[in-house]
Amino acid sequence: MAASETRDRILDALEQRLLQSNPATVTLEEVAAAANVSKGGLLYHFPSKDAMLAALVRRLADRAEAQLAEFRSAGSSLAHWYLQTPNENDEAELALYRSAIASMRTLDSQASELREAVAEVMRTWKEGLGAEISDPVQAEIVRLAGDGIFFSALLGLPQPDPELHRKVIERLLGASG
Amino acid sequence: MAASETRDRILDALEQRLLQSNPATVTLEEVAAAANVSKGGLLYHFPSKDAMLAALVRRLADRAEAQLAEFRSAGSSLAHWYLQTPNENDEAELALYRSAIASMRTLDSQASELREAVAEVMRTWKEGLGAEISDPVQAEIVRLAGDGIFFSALLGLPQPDPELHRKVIERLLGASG
Amino acid sequence: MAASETRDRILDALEQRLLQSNPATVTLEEVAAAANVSKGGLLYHFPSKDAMLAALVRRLADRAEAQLAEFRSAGSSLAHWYLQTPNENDEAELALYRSAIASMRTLDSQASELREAVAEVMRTWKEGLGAEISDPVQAEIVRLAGDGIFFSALLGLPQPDPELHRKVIERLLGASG
Amino acid sequence: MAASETRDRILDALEQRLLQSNPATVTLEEVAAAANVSKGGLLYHFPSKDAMLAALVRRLADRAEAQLAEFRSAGSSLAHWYLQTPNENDEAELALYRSAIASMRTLDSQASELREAVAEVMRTWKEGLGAEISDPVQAEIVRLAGDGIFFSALLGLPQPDPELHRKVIERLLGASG
DNA sequence: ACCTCCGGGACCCCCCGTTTCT
DNA sequence: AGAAACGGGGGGTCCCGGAGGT
Repeated sequence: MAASETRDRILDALEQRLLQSNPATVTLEEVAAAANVSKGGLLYHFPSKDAMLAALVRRLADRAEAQLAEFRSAGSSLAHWYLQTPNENDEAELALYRSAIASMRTLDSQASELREAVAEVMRTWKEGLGAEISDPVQAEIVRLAGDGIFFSALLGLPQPDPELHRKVIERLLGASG
Repeated sequence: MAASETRDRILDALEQRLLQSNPATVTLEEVAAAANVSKGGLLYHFPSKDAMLAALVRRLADRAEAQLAEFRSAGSSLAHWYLQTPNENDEAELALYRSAIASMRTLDSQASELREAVAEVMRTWKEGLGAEISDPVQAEIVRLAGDGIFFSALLGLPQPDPELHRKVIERLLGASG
Repeated sequence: MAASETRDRILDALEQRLLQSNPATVTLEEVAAAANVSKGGLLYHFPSKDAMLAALVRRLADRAEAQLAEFRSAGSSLAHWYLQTPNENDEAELALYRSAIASMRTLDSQASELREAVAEVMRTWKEGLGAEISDPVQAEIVRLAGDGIFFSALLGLPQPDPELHRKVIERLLGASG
Repeated sequence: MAASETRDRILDALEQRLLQSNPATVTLEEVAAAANVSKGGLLYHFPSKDAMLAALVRRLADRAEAQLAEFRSAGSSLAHWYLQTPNENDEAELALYRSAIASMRTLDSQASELREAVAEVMRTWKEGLGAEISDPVQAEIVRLAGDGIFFSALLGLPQPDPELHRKVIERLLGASG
């Protein structure tokens, strides 16, 4: 078995579980089973659950740049993507990122490795939005609104009227997107 | 002991714990102790944790109208309040509402009493913003941004530059607030 | 409200719950609700669950003689009745008696009021069987077999082949029933 | 510590508690303590209480065959053993089997692992009786009577007159035992 | 005398992230 | 890396007591 092919297999399994079952209830045991590893084996690679989640988010971060480039070369806008309601087209990247957050034990989570990893990805996206939207204030608004959309979805609150949502996007990105 | 003063005492204790300790880790026992009630006593009034949290949110909802009126009579704007970063002035109402959410066990939480209560308060605020901001699209943007702000705070992510945040508010509310 | 109509209403409710839901899981609350009494009200009449069950069994005992007479005048045999498998025709009397037993918290139950009440009814039936079956040894066998039948049913074990069961009854009662 | 000696140690502890204290009130914690295992350790081996009890009954079942052979080689009869009143000679096997039953939470217990295990042992004994008593009707009667005896004992009802009981056995087994 | 509201407390089963031994 | 074991709650259930109305 290659050095740390296992590591990736575990993260793959984690992604799978995060996407398929209730993100908030994913357990180490579940992930280990899905990765065909013993719980001990999992803990060998990631000393704690927090570390495992953080590693996932970091892997996501590693892909973020490529993502951004891809978006641009594909002519599509990061901002549009960021403002989607999750059910619209839930790109795996975004869904995973959000699921990882949802699986944090304690949402406020002071000083956790995970929080730092999340903060880093957030920074990356923020920068991406900043590069795409020249006006920094507008970029920040887009970012906040995107987070707000995700937050509602996370809570299972009723999604706003699609028509209204479309207009929101238009208003936010019409001039700059 | 007076009629159902206890019920309120429990909710008061719940508020206290929610505000003082990690909202996500508040336990029934902890609340019961803070309310000088046995766990059994607590469970008499609220058959489950979910029910207790929902009751808190509903109590918040009952105060929401008064809040809105107060804001208006005080000449201050609901929108401004909604866009504050939590640490700025952490009005108990808003903080509590958000903490209650943070204490949900399973964030996706289908079919929970709490989620419904939250949805209702959300609706109230949404309407409040709608009444204050004539343009519905703008109102929705403000709402989403407010949720985004809270979400970041919930995760313990670094707060944005205050200056930028000020400008965001200005941009969002300048024309309509 | 008449003297102790309530007492009887409670026992009626108890019977109803015992027959309709899983006898082993009937709770005071459930019974109280079915009797339109508060839990405290129930406890006023019966100081404990055991006492309540015992009262039920005693009420059953009070009816036992009448039952026996009825059986004889109807030309049917107590023994046949006693050997029925519960699903066959589960006369309320028998079902209730057995359900009461099933609802004992601790089946071994040393020194409980209920146990004594049960013992008394058992004695009554034993005597009834003794009067019907002249041979005391045969009467005892019938009694034991009847208890064995009930026991299996109580455990949810598969019921024996009906044909075999019919033959058992024939063998046991053929000569004397 | 050897492989899964612990598993057996837990079942041993369970047996001990079942025999020594009120079978219906044996708790996981109690068993864990008696086995010198933590609660978590116990749950590692048996995912639920029901599973633990079922494992015990299955272990009993594994011994049942040996038992039957032993009985036969010792020239004693299974039927006699089965008809004994528990206090007479309370063979551990029988007592345990019965205690396990007594500890079922909900006696009707649909679809429980335990119930199935019990049904299996019951079948083994039934077959043993069938092999020993040529007449199937008679075998069934013996089985039912044996269950009835146990049932009375389980309830703590007064044991019948020993003399009568002796005659019952004689009658039931005289011709075939 | 009858009954209700409000609680109390003991436990129960189970979960889950981790450490320890091999 | 796997198997085994740990231990600290977590939420929830249930039988019951007691103060006080009517």
